[in-house]
Amino acid sequence: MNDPLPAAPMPDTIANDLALAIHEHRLMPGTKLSEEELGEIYGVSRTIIRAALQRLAHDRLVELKRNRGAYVAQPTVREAREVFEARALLEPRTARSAAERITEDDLAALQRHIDEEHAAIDDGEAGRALFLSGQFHLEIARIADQATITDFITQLVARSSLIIALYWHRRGALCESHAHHALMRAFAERDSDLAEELMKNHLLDLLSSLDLRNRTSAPASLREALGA
Amino acid sequence: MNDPLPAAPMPDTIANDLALAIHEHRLMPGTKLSEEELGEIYGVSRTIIRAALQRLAHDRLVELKRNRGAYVAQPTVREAREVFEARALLEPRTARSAAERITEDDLAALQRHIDEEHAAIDDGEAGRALFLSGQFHLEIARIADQATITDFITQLVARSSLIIALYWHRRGALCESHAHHALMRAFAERDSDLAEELMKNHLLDLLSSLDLRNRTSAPASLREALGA
DNA sequence: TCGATTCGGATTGTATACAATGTTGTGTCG
DNA sequence: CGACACAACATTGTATACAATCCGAATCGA
Repeated sequence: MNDPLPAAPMPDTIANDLALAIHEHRLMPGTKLSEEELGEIYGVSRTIIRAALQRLAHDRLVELKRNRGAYVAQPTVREAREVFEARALLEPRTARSAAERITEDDLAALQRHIDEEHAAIDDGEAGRALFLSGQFHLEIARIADQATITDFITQLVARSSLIIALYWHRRGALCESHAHHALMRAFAERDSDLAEELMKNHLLDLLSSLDLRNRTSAPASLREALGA
Repeated sequence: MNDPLPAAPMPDTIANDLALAIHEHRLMPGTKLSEEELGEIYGVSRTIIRAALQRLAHDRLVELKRNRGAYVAQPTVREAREVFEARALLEPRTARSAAERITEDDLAALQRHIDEEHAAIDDGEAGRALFLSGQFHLEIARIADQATITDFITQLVARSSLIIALYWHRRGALCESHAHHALMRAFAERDSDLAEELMKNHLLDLLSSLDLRNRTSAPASLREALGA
């Protein structure tokens, strides 16, 4: 009845908050994450901030330069390719598993996700739309019921967001949403072959929508991005 | 003694040392990792130890129980299955890639690895043999030249070591070595199809050599395991 | 005797203080 | 005028002190 928050450990809370900001492109690659500044923003000491930054560094969302501070990661072209290679290896098979074991409740949850995604796009909230688009992939992994693989995909999706921030060149924001719709239909019909194939192509489309030749970075203000 | 190391960051050094101890089964699943005790052993403050433990926790090698301390992780049966599912998804394809791009130098390095493995087995150093066996898989991933996937396999191999500690039954340590030999031959002949197939079967053999019904734990002393 | 309760010790969680390192601006020398 | 050297500053790295929490044992009561 009480306790709205069961007191989640502070470092994880902050790490998740920062991860969300990165995912939604409020924090852009290269942005410096000063420990003291973050401490002031969240009202905690650097101890907590450091733990959070360490966690993000382990997920490769943040780069920790010794004695020089933490920065939002800037994946190289090579890393970008590797991330999508890994996704191409993991996600199609995961989509197949998901299609084989998906329940009506899962389908409803997926549909809600897609609806939210549309709402965000209609509201012009590009960052949130991007985040939800990633969550769609995670939801599929969750349905496949393989926690370990889901963890990996979580990391890959998060890094993809950074990659998109650096290398995406405008070429149809719609394909995302259409591809998700098509996947949704495959799931609804329990067509695992189709789901696997659609996911594979979806990832290839995503990769081909990137310009992996030069980066187009653009650092941002810290306090502003976090709205605190 | 001397101090020849170019001062690698302490937390990582300690984390690696602990990871090695876990990998070699000197630290068994369930062993409590007291911050103060570790601090005394390594001659650093709890700050460093906490950072190391956090890193290991993120790799799922240790479990962090809030307000109750860190323990060497005890993967459940479910986690064990998931880890090998993930390996079955990643490693055969990685072995294929490795076979396609392996160089003479790589082959020599792999052979040295196998030789070391044999030496350890002959010397009765079971823990070290197990570690080297894992390193063999990592070496293959490294040859495939996909850092991201290699990172994942690193985690999975480390966790496999915990799983073996808990669920291993068939005492035949030889099958490992034979399978690695066969893989080695496939690599030498650049037979990528064979390499993929051999890796797939190798992992299945590994999985079938586990008894995933009940665990057989056995905690150990901390100072003794770390030999300090 | 058995159970619940409370007090004590031990361990972890967090904040703060200090040391080490990297950066930047300034001044001098060539 | 430019380049190097040095010094002051800012930021991170580490240690320590204190607070919060948990576990267990002893005590009290039924």
